[in-house]
Amino acid sequence: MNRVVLIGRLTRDPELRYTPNGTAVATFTLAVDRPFVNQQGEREADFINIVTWRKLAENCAEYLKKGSLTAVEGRLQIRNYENNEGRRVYVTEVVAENVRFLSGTKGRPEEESVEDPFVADSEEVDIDEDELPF
Amino acid sequence: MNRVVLIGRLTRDPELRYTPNGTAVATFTLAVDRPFVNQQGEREADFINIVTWRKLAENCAEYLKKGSLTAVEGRLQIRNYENNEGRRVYVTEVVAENVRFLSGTKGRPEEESVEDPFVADSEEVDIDEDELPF
Amino acid sequence: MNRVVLIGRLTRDPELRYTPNGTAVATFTLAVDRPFVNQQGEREADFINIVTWRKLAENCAEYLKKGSLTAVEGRLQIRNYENNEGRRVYVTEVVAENVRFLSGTKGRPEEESVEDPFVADSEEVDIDEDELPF
Amino acid sequence: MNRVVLIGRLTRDPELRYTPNGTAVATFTLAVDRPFVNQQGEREADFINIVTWRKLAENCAEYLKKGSLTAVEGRLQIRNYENNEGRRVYVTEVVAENVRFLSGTKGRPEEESVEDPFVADSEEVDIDEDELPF
DNA sequence: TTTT
DNA sequence: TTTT
Repeated sequence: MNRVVLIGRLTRDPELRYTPNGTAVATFTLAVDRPFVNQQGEREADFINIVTWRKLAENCAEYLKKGSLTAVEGRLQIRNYENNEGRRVYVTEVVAENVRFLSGTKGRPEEESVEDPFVADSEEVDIDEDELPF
Repeated sequence: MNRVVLIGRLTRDPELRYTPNGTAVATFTLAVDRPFVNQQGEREADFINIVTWRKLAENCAEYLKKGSLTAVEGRLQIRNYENNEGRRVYVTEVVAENVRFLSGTKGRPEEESVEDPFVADSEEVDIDEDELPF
Repeated sequence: MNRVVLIGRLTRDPELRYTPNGTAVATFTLAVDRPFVNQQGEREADFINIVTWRKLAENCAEYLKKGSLTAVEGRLQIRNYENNEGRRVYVTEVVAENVRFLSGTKGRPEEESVEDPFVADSEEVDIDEDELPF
Repeated sequence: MNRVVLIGRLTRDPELRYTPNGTAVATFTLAVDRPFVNQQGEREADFINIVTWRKLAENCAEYLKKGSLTAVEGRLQIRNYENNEGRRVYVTEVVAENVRFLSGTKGRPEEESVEDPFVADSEEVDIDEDELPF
């Protein structure tokens, strides 16, 4: 079991890319406020990387933008790859399975829910991480 | 909002340390199976770092060990610090607020639930990350 | 372990009451959209009862109103009592521990997060359900 | 958004039934310990109804039994129907989308995870609640 | 490297 | 109506 629910704001517009075999991938970062203030009395945030796939990726790219308030539900994943200096790099991200647009979207009626229609689709196993565009 | 629920097994015994002002901190890594198999037909796992504080840390150190099946509930946090080469390092971890021992514990009756009695305690803001022992 | 996260809208203004010994309790109902449409092509909703205690109850009563978009995190509880006809009645409700006001609040800057400062407080065991005002 | 995660024990063996058009449905009740003790110093539990569909229902019926320790992830639903006295009855239940067998199962290696392969399947909208066998 |  |  591996479940994550976050509410926060996009730190920049989503980036939409495609894998070599044409699958859409959108990535963005959510600023999620911490539940307390630090020793300087400031509220800090965690900056959490989100990845979405297929139709959900396209919807996110279409409707979300920097500053959009967004709820994300998904699974925590730690991906690792060898970078171009031959060093192993670990990337932590939340693979979103359900994204809810809460406010500050582009053009779309606010607060629409968008389910990923492929969330439990067996196609998910076919993504070869070596082919990822990021 | 920032909520994480995981079930997995410890990859090694927990490490218990203390901050300079005496607060207990336990860290361990959970291996959490992915919900699908990869292109080689193998089930991979994510290795997720867990941090617990105070009484909960001491309980985890006392009862958990390598291989313990464990449920963790908490908050996803991305901590960053400057390492000794002057480079900024980002550490992703789940700050556990509730840990349930499911099996394979040391000495304790299995499946006992342990709530962190300080979960929402304002004392939490007093931890100075520069003083962390890891 | 018992964790619930909901996003929905209040079906009416919250009701604020006090137990005989003065503890604040607020109740309201959230309409939470289902993730699919029914056979008539309509999107239905679940109407979920929420209970909050103490300072969080007072904040909810102060800032939420009918129609407010709200995220609730808490614990699912099934309370039962004997009604005045001597019949046992079961009430299912979510005991909120964290409520986030997303939009449509009264007077308050939107999207403020409100943590229940007593979430893990041992005082919670002192509430005698026979004394509940509802 | 509507997400529930529970860990508890079955109060009795699961019941497996079929809708008129042959879809498998399994129901059971989970006893989930409360995170505190009551005024008599006893730990109470909530008894939460779980519903599962299709292959997941058949797996639950096959491997779970009274007393099995089980983790359930799903969605909180309030179903209502008219009973045979013409009175509207409300049933609260968790529609499970992912069930993890933790211990005390029948015959199966413990702690196997079982994903519902139809979790986000559009077929889900085709279930006519008037045809439910319970 | 970050959002309001 | 409930489990360990």
